[in-house]
Amino acid sequence: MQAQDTELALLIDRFMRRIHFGLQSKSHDFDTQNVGPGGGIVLLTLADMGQVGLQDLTRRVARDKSQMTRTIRSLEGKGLVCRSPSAQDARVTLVSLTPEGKDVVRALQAAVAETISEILTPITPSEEATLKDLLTRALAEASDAVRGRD
Amino acid sequence: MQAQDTELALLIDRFMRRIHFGLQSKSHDFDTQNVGPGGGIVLLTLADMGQVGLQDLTRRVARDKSQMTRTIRSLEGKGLVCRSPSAQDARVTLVSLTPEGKDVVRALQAAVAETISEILTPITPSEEATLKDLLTRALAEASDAVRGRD
DNA sequence: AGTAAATAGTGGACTTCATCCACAATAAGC
DNA sequence: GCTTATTGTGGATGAAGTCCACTATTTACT
Repeated sequence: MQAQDTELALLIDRFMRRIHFGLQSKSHDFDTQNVGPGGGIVLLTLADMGQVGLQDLTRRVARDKSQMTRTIRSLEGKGLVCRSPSAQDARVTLVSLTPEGKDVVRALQAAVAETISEILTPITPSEEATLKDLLTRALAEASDAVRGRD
Repeated sequence: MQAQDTELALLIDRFMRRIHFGLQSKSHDFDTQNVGPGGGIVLLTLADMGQVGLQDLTRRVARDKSQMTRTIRSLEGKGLVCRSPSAQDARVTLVSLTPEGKDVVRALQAAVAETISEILTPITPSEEATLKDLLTRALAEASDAVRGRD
């Protein structure tokens, strides 16, 4: 009975929406730069990765190249990220957080953490760790398999 | 260290994108009616809920009322759902799957199940059950708390 | 070295979806 | 009855996804 797995997809979708609304309701407090969900994901990912090429960043967040160009340009306009040409490869432009960007990331992380903890109240901390572990393992292994895209 | 929770949000986002791309790569096989992601989520949810009012459906998928109106209209135009006025409440229009809609749902469920199982290969079936359980419990409890919205 | 193929980033055009606002119809409360 | 809340609809706008084409650079091949 495979149809049961459909449930998981719907659960993920609902979870996503919950995060979205939770953050949106707080957004006036922390999103002073108006980066929105799109910019937020990029900033948080950048905080994880440090200085990376736009392509690597694009693959990590699984979005379109051209869209990423536009998002980065927007963030650069707000002074939250800066771009610098790579010394090794003249094609790549390295993206990294500015000090202002890091401030925004801290506020963003706090808001996300608060939202997540609100959602996860019915769940114990150790269960939360399990949840994170399962998702990480599911996604980690497949990062090679999906590289084919784009 | 709350910042760790940020990770979960990014994981959920990446998981969502993986499902999306997995389905998209198969979409020409099963999405013959071209319902797209938006229509697909609604159809799958309808299969879960049976005949429901548009408002209830909207709350379940956590989307906008007016958007749902348009999505349902589109699905109705393809003959996949039908709308009928409620006898109890003249304001609500009940939405339900047509036989053709159920056929599409079956194809959709098969495609989603296949995609999910591809993604979850690094994870055992019992772990998958755990994952589903954790998400279900996290979302179930909070359905009251979030009702405030809209 | 020289040419072909792959890769990184940009930009344009189009579609889908989300969001917000206002509105009509009905229901519920006082 | 009159006010208020709820359900569905429609419009307008903006954000984001997607696809295509193009340039610049690098890599691979011979």
